[in-house]
Amino acid sequence: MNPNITRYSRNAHVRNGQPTPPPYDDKRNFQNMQVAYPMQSYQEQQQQQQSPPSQQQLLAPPQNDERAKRERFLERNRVAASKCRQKKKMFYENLNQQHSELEELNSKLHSEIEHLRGEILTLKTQLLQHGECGDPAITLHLSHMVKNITAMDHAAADRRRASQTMDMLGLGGGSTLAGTRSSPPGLSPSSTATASSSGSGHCAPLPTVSIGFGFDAMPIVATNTTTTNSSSDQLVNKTIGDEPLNGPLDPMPEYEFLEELLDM
Amino acid sequence: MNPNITRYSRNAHVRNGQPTPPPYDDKRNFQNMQVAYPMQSYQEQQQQQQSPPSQQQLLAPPQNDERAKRERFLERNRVAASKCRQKKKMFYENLNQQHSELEELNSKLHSEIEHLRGEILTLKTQLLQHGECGDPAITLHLSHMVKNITAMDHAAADRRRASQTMDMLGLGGGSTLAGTRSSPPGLSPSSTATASSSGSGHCAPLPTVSIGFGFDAMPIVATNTTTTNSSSDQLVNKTIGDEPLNGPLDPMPEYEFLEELLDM
DNA sequence: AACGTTGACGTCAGTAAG
DNA sequence: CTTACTGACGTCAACGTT
Repeated sequence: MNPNITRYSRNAHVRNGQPTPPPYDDKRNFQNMQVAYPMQSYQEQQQQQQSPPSQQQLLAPPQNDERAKRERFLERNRVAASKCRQKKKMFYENLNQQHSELEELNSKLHSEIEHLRGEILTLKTQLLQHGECGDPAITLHLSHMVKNITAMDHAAADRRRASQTMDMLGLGGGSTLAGTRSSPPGLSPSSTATASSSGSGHCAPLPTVSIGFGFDAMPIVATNTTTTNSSSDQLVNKTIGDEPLNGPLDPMPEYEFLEELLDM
Repeated sequence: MNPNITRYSRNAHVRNGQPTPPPYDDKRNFQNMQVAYPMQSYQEQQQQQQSPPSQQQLLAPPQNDERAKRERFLERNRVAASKCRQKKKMFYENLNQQHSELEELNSKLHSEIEHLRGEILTLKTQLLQHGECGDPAITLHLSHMVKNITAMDHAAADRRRASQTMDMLGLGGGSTLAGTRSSPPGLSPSSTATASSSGSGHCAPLPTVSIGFGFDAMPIVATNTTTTNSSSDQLVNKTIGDEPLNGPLDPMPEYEFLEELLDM
């Protein structure tokens, strides 16, 4: 009927490559949609008064059971659509919440790492002070020890460098992520929200491939990869807390002087 | 018209408290919707053949400019809707990707922390070995040093304990997060994705509070009804990254022996 | 085949910005 | 006032499941 023609024949331009409703622009231009689906003349079969004289009143009373059948189908589909929407909404609410929590956790982990590094610096410094204690045995011992430490530092530095590189690739700079995320596009006064605030966040993701879902549609999932590897779920691993706290202590240059010590 | 009546009068049962389309069940039960919006008789104004004899053919040719006006409105709204959907889709694609990346980063941070703790253990152990180096000056020095270290450990332990408590409150157990996220509900091979670009810009407001977004579904949730709660979803339970890796090293008991040293 | 699920669309209703 | 944006809905088409 009329609304359908306006609904479907038009607007082909805004279509951005959806997979779902494929043809439907070609077929079913006017009232030929009867073939597409077993029941679609549900409009009571009376809508030829467009402007040209009608030509098909004959199927006006198509078959009551046919109509009823379609009616039931639409009813069910309507409910299904509602359910689907609800489900999707829940899913993204969860995702959003998890995201916030992950960001928070992440900043805590960074703080923890910062703190541990500071602690290590302190310990190493103190250890070095024993290099001057005169005793040759101790000096020898320290020499070995320092070698070990230095080796570990190098390994750690390498590790750190590697992960920093990955961060660069990721979206630390913001290249990958176009949108900045703050809240989903629209915002409703619905509240809900956890009032969490904290948000801190920072920390950068890492490449990975990830998803591609739709919206009024959604998921896709893409790529084999992502799905599994990521882990996720309720981020159970929370562990660690630790406030930002104390010394800045540059993360990297800390132990370089130890290397010089190797010569002794 | 017919479709509308079936469309709106029915299905009130699956409604679970949406904010947006509020009344519309009360008003506009049949064909009284003409008042609601300036133009909505766009159905060509001919659909009274329901069953009762029609009563309003008079406005069949309403006003061509009125119709054109509505037509233009619909066109624009259609485009706007498409743009909005696209934007939302992009937003959630980003969110999803960031989530994956955050999870990965997180497991890396956990590994790093584990490693740093091991390093600290090693350093402290080595430091302790100097307690037996005979020299009284060194012994004295070590005494002070150990006090410092112990104090730091206590502080760290307190911090750790505190954060663990927080975690318990948080969602460690998984109480907060109902759904487990695995991938968005549905999955399609659609592709498309980036191509469009143009419109986006998807900003995102920043209410800080986050959440509470809509869907094509709605905000409130609640719904006692069966629909959503089922969780359904594919809950794959990905388990978290965070490889087990090297030394178990209990997080806490590591340095206790240092306390005993204080007595020396 | 009948059915559930879901991406995409067009529409309506409401809000906010111009 | 108009206009863009967006939450929600009903529908269609396709896919999956039974």
